[in-house]
Amino acid sequence: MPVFCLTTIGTIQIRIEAIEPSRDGLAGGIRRLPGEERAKVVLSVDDPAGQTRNRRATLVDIARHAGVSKSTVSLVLQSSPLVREETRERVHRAIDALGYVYNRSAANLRRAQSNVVGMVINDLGNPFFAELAVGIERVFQTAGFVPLIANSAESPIRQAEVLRSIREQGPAGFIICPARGTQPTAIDDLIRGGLPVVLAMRRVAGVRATCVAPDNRDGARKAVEHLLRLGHRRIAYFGGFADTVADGERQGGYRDALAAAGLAIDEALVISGAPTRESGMQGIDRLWAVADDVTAGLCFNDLVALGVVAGLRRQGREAGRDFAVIGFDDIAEARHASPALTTVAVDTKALGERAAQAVLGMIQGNRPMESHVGAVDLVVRESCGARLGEAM
Amino acid sequence: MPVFCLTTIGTIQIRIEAIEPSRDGLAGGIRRLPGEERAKVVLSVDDPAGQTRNRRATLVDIARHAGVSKSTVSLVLQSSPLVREETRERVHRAIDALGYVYNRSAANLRRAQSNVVGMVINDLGNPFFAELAVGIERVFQTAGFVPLIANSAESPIRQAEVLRSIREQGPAGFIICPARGTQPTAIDDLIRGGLPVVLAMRRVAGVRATCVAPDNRDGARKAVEHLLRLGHRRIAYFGGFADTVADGERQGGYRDALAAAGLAIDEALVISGAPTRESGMQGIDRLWAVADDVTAGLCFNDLVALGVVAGLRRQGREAGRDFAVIGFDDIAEARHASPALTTVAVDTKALGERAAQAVLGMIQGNRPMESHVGAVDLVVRESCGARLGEAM
DNA sequence: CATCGGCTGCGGAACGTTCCAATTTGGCCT
DNA sequence: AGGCCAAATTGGAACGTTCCGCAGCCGATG
Repeated sequence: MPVFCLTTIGTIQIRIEAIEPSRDGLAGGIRRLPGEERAKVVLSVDDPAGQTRNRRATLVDIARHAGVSKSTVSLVLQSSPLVREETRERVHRAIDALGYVYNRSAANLRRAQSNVVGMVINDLGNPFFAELAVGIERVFQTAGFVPLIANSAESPIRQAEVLRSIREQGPAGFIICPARGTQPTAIDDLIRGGLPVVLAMRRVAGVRATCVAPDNRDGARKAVEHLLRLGHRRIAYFGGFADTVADGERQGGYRDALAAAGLAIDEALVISGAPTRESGMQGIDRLWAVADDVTAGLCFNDLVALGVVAGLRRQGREAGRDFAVIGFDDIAEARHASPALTTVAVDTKALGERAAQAVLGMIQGNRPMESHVGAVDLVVRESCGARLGEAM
Repeated sequence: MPVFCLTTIGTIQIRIEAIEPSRDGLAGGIRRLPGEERAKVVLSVDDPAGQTRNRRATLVDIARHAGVSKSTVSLVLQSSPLVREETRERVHRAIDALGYVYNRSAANLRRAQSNVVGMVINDLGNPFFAELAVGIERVFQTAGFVPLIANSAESPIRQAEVLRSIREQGPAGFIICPARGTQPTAIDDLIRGGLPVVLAMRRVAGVRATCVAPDNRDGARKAVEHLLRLGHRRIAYFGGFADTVADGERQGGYRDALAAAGLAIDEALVISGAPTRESGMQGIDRLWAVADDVTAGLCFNDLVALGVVAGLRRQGREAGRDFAVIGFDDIAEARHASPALTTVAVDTKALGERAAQAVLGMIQGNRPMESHVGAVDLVVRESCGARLGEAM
C-alpha cells in the first residue's frame, strides 16, 4: 500500500494512505480519482516519540504510523505467522522510527503470567552461589525469561521481603537457595499460590518442593575415606552452621565414613561456625586447644578450608605437609590456591542448569520434577598431602 | 460498622454489612428494623483466594470482603492518612484473609513509573563486582526499589539484550557497569529516553552520564611510587583488556609515576590480557620471555595479581621475596591470600552506595549528580616485600 | 436554620497490552 | 459474475491498579 504524504505542520505529520469515497461525499477537497475502483482515506497524525508530548510510544502509535491496527502490531511483536511479510516490515520500520519499547507491565496485566522468574540467593557474595546464579541466569535468559536476582544475605526476614517484592511482579516461577533458618511456610505459601518453586542446593525441612542439590553425604564420605586411605585416624570436621540441612548431611557423611572404618567419633573434633574463611581460621585454633593429635580435617566448604589453610600457615604449618585439608564445592579459587585445594567437586553449572530446567518444565505445565541429587567427585590436589607421597 | 454474617453456602460466604431502605422498597425479604433511622444493605460474595476459581485475589476482592470500595483499599495500601483507623484495620484483615498479593504490573501500567531499577553488571562471577552488586542492591532494597540484577558477562550483545529486557519492565533508573566494548549509543539511547543512568566503575568514552568510579590513575601512581621507594627500577604492568577505560587509567598512572621518577618506559614490560587469574599466570611467563631483570609488577586487578603470584610459585619463586606484586581493588581474597596481597584498596561499598544514591536522586527529579571519583588507598601487605625489610 | 469546611469514602476513566470473534481481502474454482 | 475458503486484518472487551472529581456526613459557624 503506497503512502501519499501530504504535508507536515511543525512536528505533526499528516499522511494519506489510501483514498476511497466517503459515505457523504469525498473527504475535504480530495478529487475523486478517475477510474479508481475502490479507495480509502486514512488521515493519520504522527508524533515521533515524545516530541510534542513527553510520552513513550505505544502499540497504538506504531499502528497509526504503520497504517494498521493495534492488533496487527501485537501480532507482529509475537512474530505470529498470520501477518503478511510486507505488513510485518512496515510495522518494524515504524517501531524503529518511533523508538518503541514494549511495555511488559501492560502485557502481564492482560496475560495470566509474565516472563520473569525469581531467583533468590542466600549469599551472592559467596563465589559458589555467585557462580550458581550466573549459570541459572544464563539458562533463563536464553529461554526468554527475565530472571530477577535478589540476595537474601542469609536473613529470613530479608528473604521474605524480596520474595514479596518479586511476587508482586507476578513471576512465572522461583528458584530459591533458602536462607538459613527459613521457615517452611515461607516456601509453602508460594507453592500453595500455585507457583512453580525449585529449591537449589539446600532443602528446607518440612517443605514438599522439588530440590536440586549435590550429594552432600556421599561427598563427605568420599573425602573422609580418602583421608583414611592416606593413613589418617584423627580427623576433624570444620562445619558450617550446624542448623542447616547441608551441614547436617556433610557431617553425616563424615560420621558414616568414620563409623564404617570402625572408628569412634570424638565430638570434640566436630567444630561448627559460619561457612567463611574467618571461621575456618578460628576453627583450627579451637581445634588445637582441644586436641593436638589431629592430622586431617574435612571442611564444610572451600571457604572454610581456605581459612584453615591460612590459619595453619599463621602457625607456621603447611596444609598438605603438616595437616591434610579437604574442602567442599570446588570453587574457582580452590584450583588456584596455594597449596591447591583438594575438594569435593560439585558440578555447580550442571546443578544450576538442572534447577532452571526444572522450573521451566513446571512453568510449561509439566508435573513437578523429582528432586535431583547431583553426583559429586573428590578432586585430589595438594592440600590433602596425597601428592607428596604417603601422608605424615 | 458491625458485620452480620448471614450464611455460608459451600465456599461462598454471603454477608450483610448494613441495612438501609432501598429506593423501591426493601431488599429481598429483609424486614424494616423498627426505629432504624438509616440503613444500607450490602450483599457480598466472598471467594477466599482461588477456591472456587483459580485466580489471584485482587483489590476488588479485598474491597468486597472488607465492605469498602476499591479506591479505599488502594488508599490503605499506600498508607494514605485519608482512611480511618478502623477502616484500615478491616482492610488489612481482609488482605490477610484472602492472601492478597499486590499486582505491580497493574500499578505500573497506571503510574508513569515503576519501582524497579536495573542493575547491569559486566561480570557477576568476579568477586569485586559481586561485592559491588550486593552493596548497591541493599541500598535500593531499603529505599523501596526492586533491583533487577543482570549479568552481561562482558558481552555488549548480551548487555543489549538484558537492557532491553529490563527496559520493558519500565524501570525508574539504571546502574550499569558497562561491558567491555560497549558502544556509546547503547547508553545514550537510555538517557535520551529520559531514564536516569549512572555508570559504575567504568566510564564509556563519548557518553555524558554520571559516573562513579575509583581514582584509577592515582591508585596506580601510588602503587608504583611505593615500588620505587622500595628500590625497584624495572617494574612491569600486568594489564587487563587494553581497550577499557579502567585499564587506560591504571596504565596511565603507572606511566606517570615512572616518568615522574625520570625512568623511561619499556613497552615490553606492559603486558595485556584478560583481567583473570589465568591471564596473570600467563603474563608472568610472557614477562620472563622478554626480560629477566624485572623485580616488581603492578597488576590491573587482584585476580591478575593472584595469578602472577601463582605463576611465580610454579617457577619456585615467592611473591614478596623474589618479586614484588601489587594488585588493585582489594577484594576479600586479597587479605586472605598467601602471601597477603598488597593492593590498591577501592572502597567498593562506598562507591556502590554513592552510585545508588545518585540514581535515587535522579529518580526523585534532582539534577544529575556530578561524576564522582573515589579516593583510593594503597594497602601494604606482604606481596610487595615491604614487610620483609628492604626489597631484594 | 442555612452554610461551610474537614474528613472519609466512592465511582469511573484511564493506562497499554492480549485475545477473541468478526470482518475484509484475495485467490481460485465454477 | 458468483461463491467459497483461507489468509489477513480489525475492533472491542478485558486485565488490576491509580487518581481525579465528587458526595455524603459531621460539627462549627454565621
